[in-house]
Amino acid sequence: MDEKDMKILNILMREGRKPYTEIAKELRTSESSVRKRVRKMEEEGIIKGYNINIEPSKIGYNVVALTGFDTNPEDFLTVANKLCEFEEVKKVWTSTGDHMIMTEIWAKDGRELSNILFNKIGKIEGIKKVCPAIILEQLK
Amino acid sequence: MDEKDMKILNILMREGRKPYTEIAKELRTSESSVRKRVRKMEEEGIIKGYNINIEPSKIGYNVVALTGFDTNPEDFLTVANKLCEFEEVKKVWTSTGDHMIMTEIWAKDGRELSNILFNKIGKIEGIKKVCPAIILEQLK
DNA sequence: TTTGAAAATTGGCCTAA
DNA sequence: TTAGGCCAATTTTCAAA
Repeated sequence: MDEKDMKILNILMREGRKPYTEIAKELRTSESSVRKRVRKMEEEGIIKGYNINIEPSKIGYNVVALTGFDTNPEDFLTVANKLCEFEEVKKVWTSTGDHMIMTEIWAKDGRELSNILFNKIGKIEGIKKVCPAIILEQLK
Repeated sequence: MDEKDMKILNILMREGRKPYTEIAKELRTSESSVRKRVRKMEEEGIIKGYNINIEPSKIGYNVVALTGFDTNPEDFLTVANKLCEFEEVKKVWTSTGDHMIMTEIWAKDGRELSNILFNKIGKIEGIKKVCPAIILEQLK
């Protein structure tokens, strides 16, 4: 990890599909240099993968909620892993603070969110509290 | 948006740099079909962009915090926009629930997080409360 | 870093539904 | 009118020197 690697990461964070040749041009270096650095960062686990940024509302997911969960301490890991299995649960973090588990959940509408939270997920053994915060807008 | 578009999105969500030819092979369709569908979804704003997934700890960011902010109602938008300007603030959402603004903040260590939260950001006019929750692990 | 071959992307044009 | 097939030119990727 040097300055050049960092610059490559910064470019890829915004333009994840940019060709290595163009990145190379921007950094005034060769394509093979960029490509080999990227490969290395992939192998080292610095780059975990490549994603797309989707506008959820445009594919029918009109409600996105950051949802915190509290569990019995003994069920904590089981619950966290179960949450990962739901297709609607896009992200799962374990964290300190108000809630032991934080998630990002996509739903078609409020009715579906409610169904996911309180019927599908809420029934998982060990969950003590569900705290959804609906996202109004993603600014960054 | 039909079933095929959805399948393409699902593939790109996990493998954002996968060549169209390979996506086509996987869906048993042609490269031009995939390419034209992707272009269309880009133009329609369904696909907002392409990113990489970085392991923050591997590039020296050992502390990632989901941080909620509360503001005076009249300063709400100004604060939210100011937060976007910080390089360390990777994501900004406005939301309902416990906090009006939620963010994801990357820091080298606890000391730096503290500095960001209470010196740099905390000084923004209108912020009433700062609620950081440190991420222990991202499971999904 | 350079080089050359293989692969992928692109744009245009065409047909069919 | 729109999705997709096809082809040819260009660009990108990749591995070996």
